[in-house]
Amino acid sequence: MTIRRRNTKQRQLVLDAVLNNKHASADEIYLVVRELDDKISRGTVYRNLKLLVESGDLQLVEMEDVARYDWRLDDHYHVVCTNCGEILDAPLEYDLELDNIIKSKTHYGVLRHKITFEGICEACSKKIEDK
Amino acid sequence: MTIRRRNTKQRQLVLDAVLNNKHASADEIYLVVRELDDKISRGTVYRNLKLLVESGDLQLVEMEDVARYDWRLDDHYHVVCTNCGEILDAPLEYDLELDNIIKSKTHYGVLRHKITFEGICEACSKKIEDK
DNA sequence: ATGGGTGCAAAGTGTTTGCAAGTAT
DNA sequence: ATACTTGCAAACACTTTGCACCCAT
Repeated sequence: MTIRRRNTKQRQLVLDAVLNNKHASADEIYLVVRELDDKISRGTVYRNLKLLVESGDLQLVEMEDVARYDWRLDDHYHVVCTNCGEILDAPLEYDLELDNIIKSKTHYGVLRHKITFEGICEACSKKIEDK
Repeated sequence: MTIRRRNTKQRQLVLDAVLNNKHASADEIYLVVRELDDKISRGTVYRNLKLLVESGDLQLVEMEDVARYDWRLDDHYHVVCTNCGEILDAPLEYDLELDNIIKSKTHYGVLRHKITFEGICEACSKKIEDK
């Protein structure tokens, strides 16, 4: 007996907000949705984000401290600016071979891996130089 | 005017606890240290872990939700069991080339990257099969 | 009508911090 | 003696949850 999900306007608003805001955190999404429905609560946003990840409509991207949500569903890597926090999709193909290496060496049933590059974006580099 | 760090017994206890407990979380370290000094507070443990990372004596390894601490100071990758949470150092060399690729393609001042493999460890695989 | 969904507020985690007293140097 | 550290408790940020009412199916 699978749970039947309903299509509520709140759920749709949350999904749309993620589609229009790459790598947004739950709270950022809450603030965006709030503009369109000033009655929606944080709890509802958090609950729907979780449900949408479970149902495979969104991908959870755990960066540093906060949970972020992505509409890209394929495995891909990220580049984050350690100064301003900006997140970019990395221009690099997912390397399945790495999973195979780890699988054979550790005997883990390895499913996937995440790569996060940390650096300083151009804008921040300039700002820092100017000081 | 650099801050002069003191050698307190609490700081030493925290450092020793990390040295003896790979990938432990702050709270796990607190519990270990608590066995040796039942007066030490969580605040002191958290403060010292942060100081020890700043001074380069420990490395911070942000896994999923909680901060974990490592005495290995070189860049290396991790394998985590998504079932029991066990963390392993990945048997894989750090790939400097990846940083160079991203650096040239994104113009970020890329410093480093982290790779986290997610899978199921052997013990958990067996447990799951048995069901 | 039925049971999943919502708003609200309270409760939970993991971590940080203000403050007065304590202590390494 | 100086000023970094500690223990304690309150405060924080982010997320989850209990509950009574609501609404999509």
